[in-house]
Amino acid sequence: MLEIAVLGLLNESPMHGYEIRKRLASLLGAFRAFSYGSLYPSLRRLAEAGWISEEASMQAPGAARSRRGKRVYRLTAEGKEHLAELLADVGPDAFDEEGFGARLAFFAQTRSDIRLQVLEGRRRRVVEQRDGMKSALARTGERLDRYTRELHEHGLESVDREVRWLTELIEHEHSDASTRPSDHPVTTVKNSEWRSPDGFKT
Amino acid sequence: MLEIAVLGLLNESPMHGYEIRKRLASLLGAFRAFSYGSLYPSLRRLAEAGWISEEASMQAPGAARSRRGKRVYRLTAEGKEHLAELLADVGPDAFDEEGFGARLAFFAQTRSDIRLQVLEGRRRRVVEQRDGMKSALARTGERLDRYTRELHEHGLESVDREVRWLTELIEHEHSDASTRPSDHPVTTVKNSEWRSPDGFKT
DNA sequence: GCTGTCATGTATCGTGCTGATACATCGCGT
DNA sequence: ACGCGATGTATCAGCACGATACATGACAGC
Repeated sequence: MLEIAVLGLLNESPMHGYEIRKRLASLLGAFRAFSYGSLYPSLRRLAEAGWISEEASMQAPGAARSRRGKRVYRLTAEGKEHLAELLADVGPDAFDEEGFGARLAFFAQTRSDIRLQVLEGRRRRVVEQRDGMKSALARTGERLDRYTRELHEHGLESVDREVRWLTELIEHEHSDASTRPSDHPVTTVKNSEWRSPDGFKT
Repeated sequence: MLEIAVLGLLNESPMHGYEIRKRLASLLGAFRAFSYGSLYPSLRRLAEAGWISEEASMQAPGAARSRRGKRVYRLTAEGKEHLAELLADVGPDAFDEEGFGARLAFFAQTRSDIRLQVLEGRRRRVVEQRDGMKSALARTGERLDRYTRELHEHGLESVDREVRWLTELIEHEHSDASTRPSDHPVTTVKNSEWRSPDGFKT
C-alpha cells in the first residue's frame, strides 16, 4: 500500500517525489517498486486528504543539501496521527503481502505489541496458504506434468520458508520483550500451532 | 499474462469461464489467481481477436426469458497458431515473473529448445536481480534497522533459492535431451479423459 | 414440501498500479 | 560546446483487483 509507505517515509523527513520513489525502492527492496504513475496520484490524494502538505521548495543557495526540486512533501499533524492509526490497525489488510511488507518496513516506528500482532497475523495467513497448497499438491500432485509440479513444489517451499522466517521473527520479538524479566531468551512458544483439522474458528 | 494462460488452457479442452478460473487457480497455484473482473474482459478480447470462439450452450426448454446462458469458449485454429507463437516467443516478456510462470505452466506443450531458452533467460534475469540485491545489501546493510534488514535478507534468500531451482531445472532439461537424443516425437497430448463442457465432475 | 446455503455461472464498476512517454534542468566529463 | 546520465514532475492507455449483482441447480434439514 502506497499510502502507508509514503506516510511512513515522510514521517522521517520531508521529501521530493523523486526521492520518495528511490527510498521506497531501497526500503522495500525488490519486494515492491512503485512507479510514478501511481506515486504522484497517491501524493495528490494524500494532499487532498490533508495528511501531507505540498510546498514549492525555494532555492537556498548556501543552505543545506536542499536540491533544486520543485515540490517538497511534508507530513502534517493529521498525517502523523493517521499514520499512527494505520500502523496500529491490525485488520485483515495488515496480513496480505502488500500490507505486511509496508508495515514491516516501518516496524521501528511501531509499538512492540502491534509488531507481534502483525507478525502472528501474517504467520496465520501464510500457514493457511501453505496448508492449502500442500493438500492441493497431495490431491493432484500425481496427475500434474513435471513442470507444473515443479512450479507448485517450488512455490510450496517458498511459502514454507516464509513460515519459518516469520516464526523466527516472532520468537525474537518475544525474547526481546522479555529481556527484562528473564535471563533466558528462550521463551516457550505457547499456543503453538493448534491446528483444527476442519476449519479455522477460534 | 492472462492471454497465454487462457489459450493454453483452452488448448486442452473447451471450457466455461468459471471452469477456466478454477483450473487457472489450480494450475498456477498460489502463483497467480485472476479474478472474473479481468477474466471476462480478456475472454471478450480474445474472442474479438479471433483466437477463441464463444458459443452459447443453451440447454433445457427455453421458456425462461432474461436468462443468462452458459458460454463455452473454444480455441480456434488461429488461436492455436497464435498460442504456438506466444509459447515460442522468447522475448523479454518471457523472463519476468508473470510471463515465465505462464510459459512454465504449459511447458508440456512447448518445444524442448524453447524450454531451455525460457529457463536460461529467466535464470539470467533472476541472477541479475540477486546480484543487485546482494550488493545493495552489502552497501546499506549496516545502516538498516533490524526489520528492514530481515526483509531484505529474506528476499535475497528467496531469489537465491529461485536461482538454484532454475539451475536444477536446466540441468535436468539437458540430461533429458542427452538421454533421449531423438525420441518418438510426442505430438499433441491425446487426452483420454475428456470433460464435457457442461460440468466437470468425474 | 419448504428453506437455507453452497457450488456453479456470467457480468460490471470504481479504484489503483504499471509501463511508456513526455518534458525539463542540473552536474560533469570531454 | 556538447552530450549524457541523474534528477525531477507529470500524464495516459491498458489491465487487474475486489466488491457486487444476478441467477440456477443440488442437497441437507426441518
